[in-house]
Amino acid sequence: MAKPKVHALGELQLKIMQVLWEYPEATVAEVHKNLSTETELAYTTIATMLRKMEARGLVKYRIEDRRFLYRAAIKAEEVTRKMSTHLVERLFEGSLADMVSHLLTTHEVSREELDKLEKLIAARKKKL
Amino acid sequence: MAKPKVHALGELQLKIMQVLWEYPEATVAEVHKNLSTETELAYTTIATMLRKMEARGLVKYRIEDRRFLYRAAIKAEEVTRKMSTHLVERLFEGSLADMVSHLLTTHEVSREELDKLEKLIAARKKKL
DNA sequence: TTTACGCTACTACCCAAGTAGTATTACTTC
DNA sequence: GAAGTAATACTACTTGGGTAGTAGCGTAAA
Repeated sequence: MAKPKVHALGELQLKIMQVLWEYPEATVAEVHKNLSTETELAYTTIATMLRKMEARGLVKYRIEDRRFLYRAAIKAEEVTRKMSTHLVERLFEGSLADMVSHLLTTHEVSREELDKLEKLIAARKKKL
Repeated sequence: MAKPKVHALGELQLKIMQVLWEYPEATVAEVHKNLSTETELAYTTIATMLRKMEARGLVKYRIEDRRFLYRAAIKAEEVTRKMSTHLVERLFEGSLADMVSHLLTTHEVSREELDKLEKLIAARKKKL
């Protein structure tokens, strides 16, 4: 159970994780309420999903006052990194530059964003 | 069938697409042979997968000499763009800069790559 | 003309994600 | 203490990806 395949989180699972990352702990009801889905999902759907995610090691829980208090068992940073790494590998054979290049050429980018990126790269260069 | 959910291609499906993008047309045997998977997959597995992908509108085929000649029905560029866009949306609420920033801070990047990116951004800026 | 071979067709699994209903349990409130 | 309420437990079903075996059918070779 120590190795959840974090790079392949499902759509709903990721959304649930994103709710959990905002709270130290959350009940099923709270997750359900804070979930941003197009169509309203049943309360029990979230409860079931959370149990499955617990089995997969993505979340943990403790019981208080007969209620489950869930919390994330993996860090947002880790998931984000694993997922983006996975994509870079699948699509660009691991070439970060190719990925960024693709993103820049296929998306709208504002001047502010470009400035931001320029600074980032400059800073990154200094470290070398 | 005109709208395959291109942003959510499975692992094997993507690999098959990547083979097909290299050829104008390919038989099942050719796809099977050129597939880069860790474990060897059965010939029929590829045949089945290709039929499923045909049903989903990802590939097309014509028959010649009793054999199926498959070809990609969607462009590599489209898949790449949709998949990366999808990820940017899921992870960074659509912020390209955040995505790139994340990639840069969590991965090793060579000086060459940084140079390449710098030029890319400069070129992008000029367009504005 | 029989046999072997190369293909596709058909069928059948397993698994994980997603979705949700019903049952049960325990606490709260009249 | 009966009834309502809120929570979890259990069960079930659908889809899609992935994996592959077996059947059947033409064509080519012996």
